[in-house]
Amino acid sequence: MATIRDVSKLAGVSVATVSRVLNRSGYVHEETERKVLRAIKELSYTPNFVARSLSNKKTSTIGLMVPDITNPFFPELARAVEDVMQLYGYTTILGNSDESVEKEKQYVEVLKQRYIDGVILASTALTADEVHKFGVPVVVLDRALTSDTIPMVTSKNREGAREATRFLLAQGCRKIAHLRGPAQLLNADERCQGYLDIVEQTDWFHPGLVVAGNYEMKQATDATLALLKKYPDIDGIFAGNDMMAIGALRAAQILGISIPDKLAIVGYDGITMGEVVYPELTTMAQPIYDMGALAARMLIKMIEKQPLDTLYYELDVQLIERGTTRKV
Amino acid sequence: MATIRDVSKLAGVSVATVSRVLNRSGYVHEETERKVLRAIKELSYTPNFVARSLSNKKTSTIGLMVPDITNPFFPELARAVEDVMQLYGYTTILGNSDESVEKEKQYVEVLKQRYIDGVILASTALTADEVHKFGVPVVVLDRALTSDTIPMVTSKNREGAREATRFLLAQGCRKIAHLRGPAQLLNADERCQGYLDIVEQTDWFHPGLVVAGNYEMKQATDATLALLKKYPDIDGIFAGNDMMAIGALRAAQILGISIPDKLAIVGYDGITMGEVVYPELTTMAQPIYDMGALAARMLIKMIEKQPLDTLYYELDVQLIERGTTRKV
DNA sequence: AAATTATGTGTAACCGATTACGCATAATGG
DNA sequence: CCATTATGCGTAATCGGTTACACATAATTT
Repeated sequence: MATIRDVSKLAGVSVATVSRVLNRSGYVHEETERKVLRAIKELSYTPNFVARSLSNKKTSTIGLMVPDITNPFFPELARAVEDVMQLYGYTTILGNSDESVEKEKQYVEVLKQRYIDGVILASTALTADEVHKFGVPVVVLDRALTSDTIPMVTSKNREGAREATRFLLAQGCRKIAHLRGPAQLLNADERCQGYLDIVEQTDWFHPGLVVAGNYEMKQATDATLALLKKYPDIDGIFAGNDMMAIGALRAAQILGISIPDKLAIVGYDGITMGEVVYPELTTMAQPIYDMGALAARMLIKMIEKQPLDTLYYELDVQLIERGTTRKV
Repeated sequence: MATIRDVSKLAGVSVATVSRVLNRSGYVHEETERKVLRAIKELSYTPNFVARSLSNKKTSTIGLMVPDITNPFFPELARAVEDVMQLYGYTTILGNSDESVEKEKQYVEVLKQRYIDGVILASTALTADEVHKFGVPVVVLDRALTSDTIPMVTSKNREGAREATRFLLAQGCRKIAHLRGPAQLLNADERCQGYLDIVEQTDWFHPGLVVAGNYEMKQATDATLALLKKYPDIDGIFAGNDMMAIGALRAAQILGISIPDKLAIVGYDGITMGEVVYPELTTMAQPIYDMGALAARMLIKMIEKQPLDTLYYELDVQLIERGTTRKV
């Protein structure tokens, strides 16, 4: 591999000059530039990023931390982040935290040693304080922290949940249950709250209609089986995420309950898997790709010290009507 | 951030000595080591990887190139690679190639500038020659190249396809169709060939039973719809991958054909999505995680210049019987 | 006891870029 | 016409590590 010194020798100039044409910094005579460019081409020289990073303290590399890339919500997010990063000349390091605070911190330490320029934390379990300590630009995705200084991107969980529940009501459902997500997650709380906003005052509502879950399918299937056994007159389910909605669908199929005639189901997320089940899942879709892309753009702005006009984005969600609810 | 010079000053030794205790290279007096360690702790010093990489020409970073992380086959692979890499102190950069040879080459160039230590190419479209030109250690995953010098990890496609087809036959199927993958992919050819090995000599076989596909669900649904219209007596389908199998399942559901009674379906891959559809998909499962982990370990060996005992691994596949075929 | 070998440590070059600083010369202004 | 300012380029320090080499002393061999 040729170095900048090889180029400078061949072109008969100093390394400073070569660096100047490389970075379009400072004055370079047109003639000289041509010579340098010719030398670069001849040696098929390409600058060494590591060396550059050392003096720059900038690696054009960011870290993307997800709980588990295997969880169907995250590949699309990761794709968006990677697309945008690549567009701006950044490279993306992927890390799986398995929801463990320790693993997450450890990973960020590793990344900092490597002079990473910034980090996107998707669904982090960290507190705002811990994030502050990182000392590198951070954008938090999907999960909100209680902080007004850390940039975040989420969707309108509460409002989306309300809308989803209202939709079930409008479909003629008379008893709607909610499969909620893990207790420690803010977005699960918000979605549950949105559901409650709509149904709490109805005459049929009682707390037994809210059942705990962990955002996973298997558990949702079991929970729904139990739920439907206990309250056979439930005719609508709003699940805190799509995987749980699919779990509920599975339970209905096991029990031979016809979907959507006897039971309507609405999920939340809009993951691709919803289109794979049959009937296809009606869901309150988050703009997953947009959320990832937005977070990526925000992070780049922060890295390049441009001002952010908004610190906290709550993107709109959209109901996608499919087979698990009746057409009106 | 403290540097090695800060540490050396505080400990009253030279930077060389600090480096020696850091890397356990060369002789260091026990007493001196203690002093250095104390200084390191006091300054909470952590070595700068970028600087280290510059003199080492080793970044402990590898690239993982997938066609599209959004394609459900790859997250599990990525997870395996990342797990193993992390275990060995490596960091994984993720890249999506969208099956484009150009994008792939370009990405590798970017990675090389960054002194990446090696690359795992999952489902690459590159030729062996092009891969050779990279000049960094490469392991190819999932797709075989015609080369006996590039390390590869795949599964026993042909044998697996045979077994899957035999299984359908044993289930009592009398007319089995095959949804094959893209023409340019070797693994699609091999799976198709495995199917043919079993059925070509039967009295019912004719070439119309092999239909072209692109490994995607939507297309498979359409193709199956047409296929079943044309040949209503088909009672078994072996699909080249799980997504297409799910597409076929969808077609059957649309036509109201009962699965598995009237039509049995077997896929190939063993992706998680197969457990999400109903009935759950019977599939010839590749050990996806193991394949990723193995490729990662091979790459690390290559990077660390240890000999590989085998260049070409063809892992065993395993039939997972689920709802789209009858229990025997 | 002399010759080796093992142990312990420091100096300074090096990895390959960026850039502050200095010094020319050319162009422009008053 | 002299003072500025703009243009053009090179020298050498710097980023933060690693390591070849040199040198000293201690432990073993012969």
